[in-house]
This record gives sequence, C-alpha cells and structure tokens, in this order.
Amino acid sequence: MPFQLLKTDTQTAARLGSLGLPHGVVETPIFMPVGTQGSVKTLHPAELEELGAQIILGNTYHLWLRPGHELIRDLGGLHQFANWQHPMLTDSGGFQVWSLAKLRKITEEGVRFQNHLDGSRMLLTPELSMEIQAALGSDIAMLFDECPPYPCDETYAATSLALTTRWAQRCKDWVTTNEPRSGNGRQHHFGIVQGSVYADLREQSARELVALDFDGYAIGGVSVGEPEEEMFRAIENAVPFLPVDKPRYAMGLGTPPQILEMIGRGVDMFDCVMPTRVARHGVAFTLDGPLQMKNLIHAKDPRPICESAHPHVAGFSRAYLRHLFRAGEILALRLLSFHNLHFYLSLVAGAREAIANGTFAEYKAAFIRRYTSKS
RNA sequence: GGGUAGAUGCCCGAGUGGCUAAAGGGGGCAGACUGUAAAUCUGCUGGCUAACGCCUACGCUGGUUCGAAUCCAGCUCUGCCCA
Repeated sequence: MPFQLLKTDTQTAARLGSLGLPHGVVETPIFMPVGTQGSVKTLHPAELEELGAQIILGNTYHLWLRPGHELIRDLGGLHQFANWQHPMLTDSGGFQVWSLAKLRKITEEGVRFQNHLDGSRMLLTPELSMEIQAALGSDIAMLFDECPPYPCDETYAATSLALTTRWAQRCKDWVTTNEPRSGNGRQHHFGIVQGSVYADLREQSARELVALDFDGYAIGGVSVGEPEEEMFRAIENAVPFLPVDKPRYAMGLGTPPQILEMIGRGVDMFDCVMPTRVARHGVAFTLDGPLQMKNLIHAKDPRPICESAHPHVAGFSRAYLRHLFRAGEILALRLLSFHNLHFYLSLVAGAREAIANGTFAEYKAAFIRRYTSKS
C-alpha cells in the first residue's frame, strides 16, 4: 500500500499519513521544497537533509529545455544527477504553460510555445510530458494539465477542464503502454483537479480523474491571483470527491497560515516557492509573522531572527543579516532560504505531531493567532 | 606666478536663456512576491503640507534679461600643463 492513512483528526479534516515511494517514505502532511532546475536555490542537498526535507520538486519544462531529459536519463536519472537520494516529484510543465502565457498556443494536441531561453518554437504534449518525467525518474510524476487563469469565465473553465481530462486519459494511456512496471520501484502518477472557482466543475474534474484511477490527486489552478477565500473554496469543492486512501496535494501553496488551513481541510502535500523566493528578497518567516530583514529597524538588533530558528541560523543577529543583504552577500540568501525552509518544515512537522496527539485544531489556532497578531 | 579645464541635489553625473525641484546611475527608505523566465520587480527619495500650494536650491557676490543652473564681471576653491 503506497499510501497509508494513519489517523484522521476528529475536530478537523486533517490527516496523518505515510506515503511509500521508490526513494523512501514521506510522512504527511508534508511541505516539499521547490527545486525547479534540479536545485533548491542556494542550498546543498546535505543542508536539505539537515532540514529534514523528505521530498523536493523538479520541473519538467525547465529540465527538458536545459539540460534535456535524455542527458539526465543517460547520467543515471534526476536523483543521481542532482545528488539527491530521497523522493522527488516532478511537475508536468502545465503550470509553465500558464505562466508563459504570452508565448504559447493551446491546442488539442498540446501546447505550442516559444521557449524563454532562445525563443525557438516547441510543442509539449501530454505524452511528451510523461516521457520526460519517466526519463527524469522522479518518484511522482504530475499529469500534464492546463491551468486556467483567474479570473476565468465558466465556459472557458469548462472547456479547459474537458481538455485537461482528455489529456489525463492520454497521460494514462502513455504510462500503460510505455511504463508497465509495477511494485515499489514504480513511478507514481498524480492527476490534477481543475475547474477554476466553479464548484460543479471541481466536482466533475475530481470524479473524472478518480475514475481514471491515479496514485494521488492534486488540486491545481489555485494561487493564480484569486482571493484567499476562493482558494479555500476551491479546495473544499474538490476534497469531498477524492478518495480517502490516496494522498491529496494542493499545488503551489501557500503562506504558513494557508498551509494549516489546507491541512485542516484534508490536504496532505504542499509545495511553494514562497519560502525560498522571498528569502532571496530578504524576508524571514517568524512565529510573529514575516520580517523584512533589509529594513532599517533591524540595523542594531542583536536578536536572532526568531526563537524557532535552526541552530545553524540562530547564531546570526538581525543586524548582521541586514548587513549581509545590504552588502549583497550570497550568505544572506543562503541563510534565509535555509531558515524559511526550516520554518515551513517545522510547521508541518508540528502539524503531524498535533494530529497524532489529537490537538491539531488548537495547534493551528495558536499558530495563526500569534502569526497574525501585530506585535 | 602664467595658462587651462571645472565647481549641479547624500554621491557620481547630464543639462548651456523659459517646457528645470532639475535626465540617468549609485546610495537610501519602503512595498510586492503562492505547481520559480524571479539574488527579481514596483514606488518614493530638497523643506513645509492631507492637498492646492508655498519656500529654498545648481561654489560665492554682483550684473544683464520679462525670465538665469545656463550669459557677463569679480572672487573662492579644485584638477591638469608651463615656469
């Protein structure tokens, strides 16, 4: 059984689980650091291990363009290539189709676009996305989907969803034909629920994907500019139609409070560039909310970033971190990336512990209360 | 001592009669960032004011002009060259 549901919270929909993958077991709820180009920006794999990262992301679109999936396959796969021996999930490139919108055209066949590196015209299809991900050898491959924009009228959302479903069928067909392996070494495949802000479409999407039977289900098309309430609603509209014995993954989320809100709604997996991206821009997450380390108020502050800081970071004062950022020192980016991932990974580790103890509701409420109160 | 080039806002630097509170860059102060085209992007940056606006500003003093950072005279200082 690849996914084991160990416990379901009685007060909320939070779940404690264990996901067995070819390169190891992942405890859920889990946060997955994003390593788009086969690298979690600024961090060494040993540091990710030190942080307790259990699974990281890679990206089909980026690795396909450079250095190429065949090269990676010939060098032993993405794990070997990136020197990361724990589970990895690869995104399908569907999101890039959305974020590179100005350069692309979606057809039944797939997506034609000009790549951002040299502008040459390329075609990414569901079959090719699965082929690339198989070559990369990730533990979890995401299906190739279309992520509709926000706002998005219902007609477009329905048309887009129908296409995503047909693409899901093609992805499954490709896997059945080309990757018939089974057992523990087998790559897992997650479908992606779309449907924008429309409840009936979310339900329809979930039902259609479940009928195709995947190893897990993601909720996509969120965090694309919609208000936070819409985002929560999209999750709520999809979760009831997903099987309890399969992992659920909210793609691209979120802020620390959002993560806890989603866990409380029954989501098991998260990924987000926020902790690493804002780290490079000077923001440190703390139990009392985010801190912009470049700001003047820290100039003479001898305190560490946060009482929750990892020992590797706790020895540095806020004043020193501000200095590093102003001086343009690379260490600043590394320290905050390390810190923010520690913050996120501790957040979900705390959630797992709380679910196990039956105290998740209190854990969530206490965290959010302190995080959002202006101190 | 003679010649010559120059002195602009926190710094560098454009501007050679009105469109100039003065380009651009740096620095500074903030903000944004959610399946990473992101060590990126955006805003503000003389003073007072919520704003209209007023005041003070282009080395100093005086002058020409309806109007001067821009033209003229003298002075001060700086770089370079010659003695």
